[in-house]
This record gives sequence, C-alpha cells and structure tokens, in this order.
Amino acid sequence: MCRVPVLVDLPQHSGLVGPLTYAHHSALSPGTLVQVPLGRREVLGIVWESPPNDPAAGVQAIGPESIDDEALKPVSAVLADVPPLMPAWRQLVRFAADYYQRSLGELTISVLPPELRKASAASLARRSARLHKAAGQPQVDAADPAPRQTPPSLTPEQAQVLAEMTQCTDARPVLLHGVTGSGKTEVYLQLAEQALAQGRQVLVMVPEINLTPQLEARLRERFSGHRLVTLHSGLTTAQRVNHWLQAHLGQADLLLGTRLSVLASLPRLGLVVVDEEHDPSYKQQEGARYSARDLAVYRAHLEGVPVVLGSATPSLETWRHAQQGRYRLLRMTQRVGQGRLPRVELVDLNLQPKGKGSTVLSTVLIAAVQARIDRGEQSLLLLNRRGYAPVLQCGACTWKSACAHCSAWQVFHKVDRSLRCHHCGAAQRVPRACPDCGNLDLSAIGRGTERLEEQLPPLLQGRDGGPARILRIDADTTRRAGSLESQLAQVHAGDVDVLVGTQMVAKGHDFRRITLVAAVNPDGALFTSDFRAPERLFALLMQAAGRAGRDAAQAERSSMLIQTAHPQHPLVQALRQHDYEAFAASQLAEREAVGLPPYTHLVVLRVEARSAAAAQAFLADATAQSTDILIEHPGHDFITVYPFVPAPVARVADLDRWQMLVESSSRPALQAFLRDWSPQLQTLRDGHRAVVRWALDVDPLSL
DNA sequence: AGCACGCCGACT
DNA sequence: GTCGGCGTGCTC
Repeated sequence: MCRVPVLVDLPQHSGLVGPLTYAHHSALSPGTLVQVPLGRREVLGIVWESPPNDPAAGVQAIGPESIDDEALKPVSAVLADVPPLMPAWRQLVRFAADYYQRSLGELTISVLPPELRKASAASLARRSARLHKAAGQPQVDAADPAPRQTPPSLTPEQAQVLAEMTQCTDARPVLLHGVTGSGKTEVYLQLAEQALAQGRQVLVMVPEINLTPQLEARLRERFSGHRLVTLHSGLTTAQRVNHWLQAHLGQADLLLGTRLSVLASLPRLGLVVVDEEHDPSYKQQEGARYSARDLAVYRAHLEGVPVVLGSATPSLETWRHAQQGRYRLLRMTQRVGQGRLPRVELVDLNLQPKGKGSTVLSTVLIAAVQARIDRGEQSLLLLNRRGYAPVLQCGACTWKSACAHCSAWQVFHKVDRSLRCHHCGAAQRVPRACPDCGNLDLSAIGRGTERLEEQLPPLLQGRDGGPARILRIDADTTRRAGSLESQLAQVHAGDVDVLVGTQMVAKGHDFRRITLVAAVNPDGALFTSDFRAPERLFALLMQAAGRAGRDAAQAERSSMLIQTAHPQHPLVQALRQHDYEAFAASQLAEREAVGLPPYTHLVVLRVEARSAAAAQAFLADATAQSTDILIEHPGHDFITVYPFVPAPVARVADLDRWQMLVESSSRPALQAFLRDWSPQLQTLRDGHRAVVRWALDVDPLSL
C-alpha cells in the first residue's frame, strides 16, 4: 500500500490547507486526477507532491504521518484517461494560491472545468476515448492543407516590431503599445505562426470573448490547418470540458479565451498573448481574485516562453514596468492603410448657454451630428450610464428614489416605468405619486442613455426629411441572446444615423461608417475617489476614438467631440493630442505623490456583514491582529495598515460593506505579512457570526 | 465549502 | 407524534 497525497477542494478556513493522504495499491505520479472519498461524498482530487517536512515545525504529532495505513481511506478511482497535469501547471496554481491567499486545493480544483469535477471516472473515460478517436481520425484540416492564407504585407512598423521580437533573445515580457488600428493583431498572428511552426501551443487572451468575434474568425481563417478552441464562461459545461481536454491533451494548438484560460493546462505552451492588457476584466472579482494578466506574465516566465501584452492605452502598472526596463517596450504609432486617428475637439460646457435640460447636448454637438446625417455618415454618442435618469425626485418634498436595500439611488427606467437598483437588482414600478407626501410631480434628475435617445429626435432631421434614425445599445437593449449582433448588423447596414450607447459599444466593434464619436458627459470620472477612474476613462475614450476614421476615405472628416467643463484637465488635454504617454506621465506623477500603485502594493480586506457594527467589530479584531504581527516581526517594515472605512457603496442588498487597506512599497514584505495574517484571520470566523463574507483582495482594482 | 448530526417549534 | 429550522463540527 502506498500513501498518496491528494489535493481536494477544501477552503482555507477548513484548516486543512495541504493535501490529504489516501491509500492506493501503487504509487501515483503527481498531477494525476483521482476520485476520493471526502466525508460522505466522492470528490475530484489531484495527486500532489508530499508536503515538505518542515523541521521548524518540530515533531508532527498529529500530522498525516501519524495516521497508520489501515486508517487511511483508499483512492476510489484513478482517472487514467486524463494525463497528469504537468509540473509547470502545478507550479503556476501553487503560486496563484499562495499569492492570492487561497487554499491550494480550492484554487487547483476550482480552475478545472466544473464538469470534470463531478464527472465519474467512467463518463470521463468515455469522453476522453471519443476525443482520442477524433484525434486519431485524419483531421479535415490536416488532410486538406488549405492554401495557407498569405499573410498581408506588413507595415514598416509591424515588420520592425516582429524583427525585434524574433531576432534578439530577450526573456523580458513585451509591451506592444500600438494605437487602435495599428495592426497589433497581425503581429500576434505572425508570432503565433512561428510558435505553431515549432509545434508549440499558443494562448491568446481577450477581456471578453463576445466582443471579439472578429479575432476568433481571423485566427480560424489564418490557422485553418490547426485546431483552435475557446475557453470562457459562456460555453456550456460540456463544451468547456471538451475544449479544456483538447488543450490538455495537446490536440488544440490555439487557445483563445478570457481570464480563466490563463489557468488552463497547455503542455506545449510556446507563446502567450494578452490583448487589451489594461482591461479591468482580467481581474477576477470573486473567489480567488487573481489578475489573469499578471498570472500570464508569471506563467510565461515559469515556462520560459515569450509573452506579449498589447494595448493602445497600457495599464499604468505595465507602463511603469516598461519605463523601468523590466518589460520591453515596442511601439506602433501609425494606423494601417491611410486611416488616421480622428481630430479631437473640445466643447467647453462653461461657455454653453445655461438653459435647462438641453445644455448637455451642446449646439456644437447637435450640429456635428446633423452634418454626419446630411452626409450619410454615422455618429456614436457615448454616455456611460444606462436607464432614463439616475434618480427620481419629488418636486415638493425631499423624497428621492433611494433603494431600500442599498445605499444607492434606484435608477428610473422609462421604457417599462420601473425604478431599478443597479447594485442589488431590486425593481419596482414607478410610483404614481410621491410615497412621502403624495405630490404627483416627480422629476427625473440627470440623464442616462434612454433619455438621450428620447431627447435627440426633436433636435435632428433625417436625410430624407423624416426623423433621424436613432439606435440605443446598452446592457438593457442587449439582454436577449443575439440582440447585440442584430443591432450591430443594423448599424453596419447603414440603417442607423445615430448610435447611443454605454461603454459596451466603444469596445472592439469595427464600425466603418462612423465619423463622429462624442463623449456626452465624461466629467464624472475626472473627480471621483476611485483612483483608477481617470485611467479607465482615458482608455475608454481612446478606444472610442478608434471607432472613427478607420476608413482612409473618411479619416479626414472624422472627429471626436468631448463635452467637458474642464477643458484644461491634463486628461482632456492629453486626449486632444492622442498622447497616451503624456497622460501616463501625469497620472504616474500623481500616483507617486500620493503613494498609490504602481509605486506601492495594496491589499484590501473586504467585509460584508448584517450590520455596520458587526463589520467594524470584525475589522477591529483584524486590525489588532495586524498590529501584533507588525510588532512581533521587525522584518515587516514598510507595511502600513490603514484604519477601516466603509466601502464606496456602503450597503448593498442589506449587507454593510467595510474594508481596510494594507499598503507596502515592497511586494515581498507584503506577501510575508499576508502569510502571517491570513491564517489568523481565518480564526476570526467564529465569534463574528454576523459577518456574512470576507475576502482578501490582493492588488485590488478599486478601493 | 458541503454535509452531517443534533436538539426545539408548527403541521401532514 | 413527525418534518424541519440552522447551530457546530469534521473531512486523510
């Protein structure tokens, strides 16, 4: 009988952090998937290395060694049809669990496809057999070496970038900083081609796969002789496990996926591409809160393969790495073809006549839109707020449409006459009269996309003298499957004059007839407490600007209009010049001055409790622990623990949310601190029953 | 986290 | 008299 260490899905607070020991008649190599009994159920496990004997821990009186062989439960089944997960993969998940403070078992099992977790050994064997059989068949693609798409001729910049990346051996991650339309994708494709030619697998990551059907189509077309699979949460459970297995078995050569694909098994990995690396979607916001971009860089480093981070507006973290020389910076400043970035014009809202209501649509903006209609071109109006109005207010008393469950206003949606909370989802019909005083006059304060859509028609005239054709695209109009596609098709067909939308229309889509992009009301993000808001706004507006003027013929007439009351703001000025680097420099200076990332490293302890008092009590204990640790360990210099504060939205769905920030200029020091603190935090579980959830967020996106 | 066992209220 | 509330305790 052999003792087999097996990782199972047990959370950090179970106290059983390492592998459990099972019995098996023969030794099993690490990485093997097994089914084991756990309590009263049968669960998926993965064979692991034996935990290192820690001499500092002294005699292990109650360690697994003390359990005699007869008491050990046997492994129920070995999933022999799935090859063991490779050492590099195991090292990656070990690092991730450690860095993001999750139990190794939980992280490791949770990144395997859900279907695999519950699949019996028998059904898995069936599935795996099918795949092997399919792989054995002469593949359609392999048998028919379709005349490989001849790569388009490269721009000088693309050629230069490729030459630099392929000719010199430089292990650093590459930041490919290229303006929208400069042809970053072609660079990815050529690099992928080289990796594939060497028999390696390629991982291409995108923020949201639904927004990049073009990229998938392009990869499939270009690499028709290779197998490409996708991995994202939109797949059915069956597809997901199939695609995962194809990657793991090495049958798939290309994996295109969202953040979760960074933890897929790719035994022949030869290249990692992270497109739009600045996108916040790469940060997981629950469970193990990992940054897929950061893990991609780490993974590439582990496996000694190149990694390319691409963006027109890199995250400041990445930009700083490039500035310091830790990443290799390669630039592409020209648009492919004769395309140009649109001219940026500012509309100073201070100079607009202060009328009521209509001020937000300046005469300049309306005239610009009308001119596009008259020429048969399209306009895109961006307003990052859905619904009709963010709040409803009584004209006679102080009543406002507050959410009963959150510290937020319920948003007025006129289409279905509802008030909806965008935080907890609570919805109700709009009251006929003020619930407090009975007054019938309720007024909508502020504006969202619905209201913009409603206000435009009287101000515009269609080309044929009829009404202008206006289409709104936001999360509300695209709820049904396929509706985004059909609405985009309308735009492409030219059945729309003016497109009104939230940020979802600014991302990815390649519009050919849009020659005007207008930011209706971007000022909010200039002065929020969210320290990353300016960075996000800049990226969004740069990306939106990229929607216009892709077509050489129209580039001359393309422009972006920014309505702002702060035309002198550095962000606005940088935008006007399409000057990412100036913007980054000004933001970095601010971050350095106030001690924010990338100059410091952050961890946030987030707590959700049934009452503010319960959250505070928990955080008070957590604070006491952390100060004790800092006193005991002089090695933990450079750590600052800040007083706990309410979260920006202090109450959501009847739970009070509080948080405390820990900051350090040294990442290793912060990690060392967390290794001490995290296990102590687990002990706070009992004694704080009113705390519903808490989590450590390492490298948080927002505070 | 699951999933037990384990004692106290309203119902076939 | 049972069905079921969720309190606390364990999982090799």
